[in-house]
Amino acid sequence: MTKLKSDFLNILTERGFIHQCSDIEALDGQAAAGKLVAYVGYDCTAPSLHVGSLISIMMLAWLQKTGGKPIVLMGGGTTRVGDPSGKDETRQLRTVEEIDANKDGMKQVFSRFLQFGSGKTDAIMVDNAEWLASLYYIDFLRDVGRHFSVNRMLTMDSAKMRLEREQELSFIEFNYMLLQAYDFVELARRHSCNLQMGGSDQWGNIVTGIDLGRRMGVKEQLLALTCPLLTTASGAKMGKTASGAVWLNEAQLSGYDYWQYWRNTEDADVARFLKLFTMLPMGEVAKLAALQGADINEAKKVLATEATALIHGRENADAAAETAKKTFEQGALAADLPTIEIDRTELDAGLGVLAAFVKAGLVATNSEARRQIQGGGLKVNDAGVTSDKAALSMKDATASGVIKLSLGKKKHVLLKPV
RNA sequence: GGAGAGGUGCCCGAGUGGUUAAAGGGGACGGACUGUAAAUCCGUUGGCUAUGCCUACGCUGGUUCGAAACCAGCCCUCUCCA
Repeated sequence: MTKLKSDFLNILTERGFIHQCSDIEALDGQAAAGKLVAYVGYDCTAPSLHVGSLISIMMLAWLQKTGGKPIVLMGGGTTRVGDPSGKDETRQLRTVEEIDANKDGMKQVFSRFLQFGSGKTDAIMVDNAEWLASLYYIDFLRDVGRHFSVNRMLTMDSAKMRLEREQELSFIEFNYMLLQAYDFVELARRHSCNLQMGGSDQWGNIVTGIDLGRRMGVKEQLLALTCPLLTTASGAKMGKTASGAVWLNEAQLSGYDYWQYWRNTEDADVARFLKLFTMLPMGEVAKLAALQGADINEAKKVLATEATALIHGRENADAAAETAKKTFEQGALAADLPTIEIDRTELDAGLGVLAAFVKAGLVATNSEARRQIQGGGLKVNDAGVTSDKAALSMKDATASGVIKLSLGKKKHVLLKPV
């Protein structure tokens, strides 16, 4: 490969974002000339984005930093159909109301990463429901459908997988590919968009869009760029924690928990994640990546704080780091751990430990609390709970007026009498 | 429409009249070891006012002292044929 001349591709390459590209030289040229307008499409299947989408958001952010124009495409229309890629079962169809609500939830994250507006490199957000919802079937078949070969569609991974496993692929899902391809053409026409980015599982859909553009007379060359699908070094899918997915919205996952997610990164992933999920200069990354053994924890803290700062703001990130430091390193009681208020009269009456832990949300049921006690997993004010008959009262409140409940070593909640 | 196979706990999957709150695995949680890591090892993995009670093997009835298991009807999935 010849030397890349654009900042955009140099950065993406050295930080490990690139999996596949349809025409790297053409892309490099467009980027260097400041003519890149790129989009990433997001399904509206959940009320918030999660870390799985983060890598493509970072690509959009770098694009803007290096002089390109990012387009965030909300899949308000395509989500009504459902993408079969990478799923071996038909997804449940979502209602239109649900999709709209999800869309609103997802929007807030993007403003953290991208500058929106009407300037040349300002990001814009569009919803493909705009053009998909009002399509006429016959017209669509004539204008778009005739460019698609069913023979070839059947050989694409998303369809092939279903066929090989003899699992149903409904006609509605089979159409997803056409719609996504058409999105690309529509964006090219409306916004001079010339690049689509996405996870490597989107490759098939993206190049189909390029092909369609050519057949439908889009003058400009359309390009594809995909990033690797992320797993942790030990092979697990990214973005799952104890309490579910790692959401990007504060409402779904607090800044503190988000910080903790990154703090618990496996050693082997630290360097890779620093490059992908922070904007630290490469020199800095190299320095941190060189740390060995227990010292690598310092790198994890930087990773956690930098990654958290990107979406929750620097202040929240520092606060999370501080809370963690107090809780884990000094064993002190940090005031801004998650706090649950509790009625003082309830405490005076003697609140059973089981009920207290359930109330705090650390366990789901009394039985689970009992089991955790048996396994030595519950602590009140850092002292192990030995009996399920124990009760809490005002006497258990510490100097700062709260009772600290812990599940295992990492999860803590403060009970605050009011 | 016809013929066959199947629907079991978070998931996969055994069980084909009683000792079954249901083997085994995965996942998850807790413990030990560590560095808030990974790997490894150990434990737990339906609920409750708890030596008992309630709910649970697609749904509804039935047979039986006793059913996830046997019978009937229904619903759903898959395969083959039309």
